[in-house]
Amino acid sequence: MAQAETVLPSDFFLDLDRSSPVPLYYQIATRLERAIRDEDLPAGSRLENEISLGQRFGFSRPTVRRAIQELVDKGLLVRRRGIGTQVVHGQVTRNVELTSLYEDLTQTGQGPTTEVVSREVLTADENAARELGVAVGDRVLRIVRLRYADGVPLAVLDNTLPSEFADFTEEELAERGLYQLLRARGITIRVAKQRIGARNATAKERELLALPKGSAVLTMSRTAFDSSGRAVEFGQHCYSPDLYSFEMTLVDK
Amino acid sequence: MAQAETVLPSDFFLDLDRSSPVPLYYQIATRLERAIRDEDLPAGSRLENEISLGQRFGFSRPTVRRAIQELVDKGLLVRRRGIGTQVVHGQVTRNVELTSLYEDLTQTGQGPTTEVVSREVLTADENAARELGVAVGDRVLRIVRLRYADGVPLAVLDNTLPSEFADFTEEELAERGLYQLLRARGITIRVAKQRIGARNATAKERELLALPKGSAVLTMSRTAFDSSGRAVEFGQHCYSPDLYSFEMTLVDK
DNA sequence: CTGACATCTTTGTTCGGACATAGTGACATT
DNA sequence: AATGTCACTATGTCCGAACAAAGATGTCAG
Repeated sequence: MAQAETVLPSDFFLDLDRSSPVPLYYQIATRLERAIRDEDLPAGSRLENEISLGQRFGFSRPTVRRAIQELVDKGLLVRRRGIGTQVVHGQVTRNVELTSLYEDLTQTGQGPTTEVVSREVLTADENAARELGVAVGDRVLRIVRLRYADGVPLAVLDNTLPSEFADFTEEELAERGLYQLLRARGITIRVAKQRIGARNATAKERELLALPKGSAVLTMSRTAFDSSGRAVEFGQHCYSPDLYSFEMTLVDK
Repeated sequence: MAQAETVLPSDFFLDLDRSSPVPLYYQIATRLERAIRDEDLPAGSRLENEISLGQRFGFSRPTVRRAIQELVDKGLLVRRRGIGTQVVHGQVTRNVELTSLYEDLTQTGQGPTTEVVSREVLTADENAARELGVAVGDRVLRIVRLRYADGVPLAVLDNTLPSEFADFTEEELAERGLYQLLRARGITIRVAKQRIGARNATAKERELLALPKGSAVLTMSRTAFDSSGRAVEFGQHCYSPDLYSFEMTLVDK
């Protein structure tokens, strides 16, 4: 059986602004995404085809395609040649994105607070030198922080940065997220490599996170690179297993 | 300091095939990716600009852009307006993709084997009904498998599927990966939602995975949808923490 | 009734062109 | 010496058009 085609009302794209600096394809994608999440475009329904959509609303086909592609990449739509474009699922979770835990918590409305457990400038060992691309013995900043969400200890964050950032103070680190501080210096993280695993908590971690003896922790180690390809930060994080998990939507390409 | 620009030799794209069904942009991207991984395009170097690249090798600019975009999405390249395109990092790990554990292991050359722990057809409880989009009380197939890599127990896989697949036999399940069996029936997984977490192993899991008392496990629960948006499979997996972890590369958009 | 074939629909790929925008650096002005 | 201006370069966005390929459907011969 062919799925029903949902026809968008002719005023659907009325409020978009062609003179805005926000790209047209992005404005279109945003409106479509909202319609999908509001189930104005129900799951399983077929979308009007690209050409008709473009003609009816006055967009070129490449622009319509690009907007649709954004939502395909997010896992909201699926395209099939000869068939059309269908809505997959309304409840797609936000992806694991290139954000810090601090930003994650802020966005979800849980007030993040930070306690600086230790902050020291030391010399890079072999591992730190390899990860950061500096020489063994170079000065690096190592900070261990305890991150709370709504007053509950959530994660232990152990990070190492190049000496350029050795002047980050305990006060700054307690008040702001690490990525926020880096951005304030004009450093933008563009690419990161990370690995998610599990192990048993150490005594120190149990103490900080108020976990029972023998408890598991969720671990994430990440190395982050800025836009010039330089390693800016690497760290090992561990999360209280009952309070945190990583969600993602995977899309077949 | 301006980064050095690497000029591709004029025979760089000589072996691509315009009559091949493999898209041109994809062939270009593949060759560029190999050059980056082989460090013929060293990390930090600038790529020749899009227009010149197109003219020199006879591609249109959209085609060149699309090829480059593939590698930007993979985290191998970074583009900056007014500056150019730079190579970020040669060692990017393969992403968490929409593959089954079985395929993962096959690709990395570790011989996967499977033991079917249990296989039963039962009626859907509330959770199964919600995840699969069927009615409570409908028949579903539930299978628990133990997956080995090179003879070592690696993961316990607990999956539930709609009644349509209730005829999967123990033999089939022991010999093939689940996604492989589904594909043989014409079902392709297109989108999946998953969550990665950690907890302590249950007694049963410790027994199956030969883990010590109190050991942690890495958990992954996934719901997979086919191209029509129907839920095809959901499951809870748990992995031996010392033997498995999830790696991914994140790219800022 | 069934299978082979043609046709239609819709997305996939590729081309060519135009203008906008953000860095960069040089030059002129204050 | 600091700052503003301008040209240059490279990517970002948008348009229009054409053909290819895949899936669905209808047609017709056997």
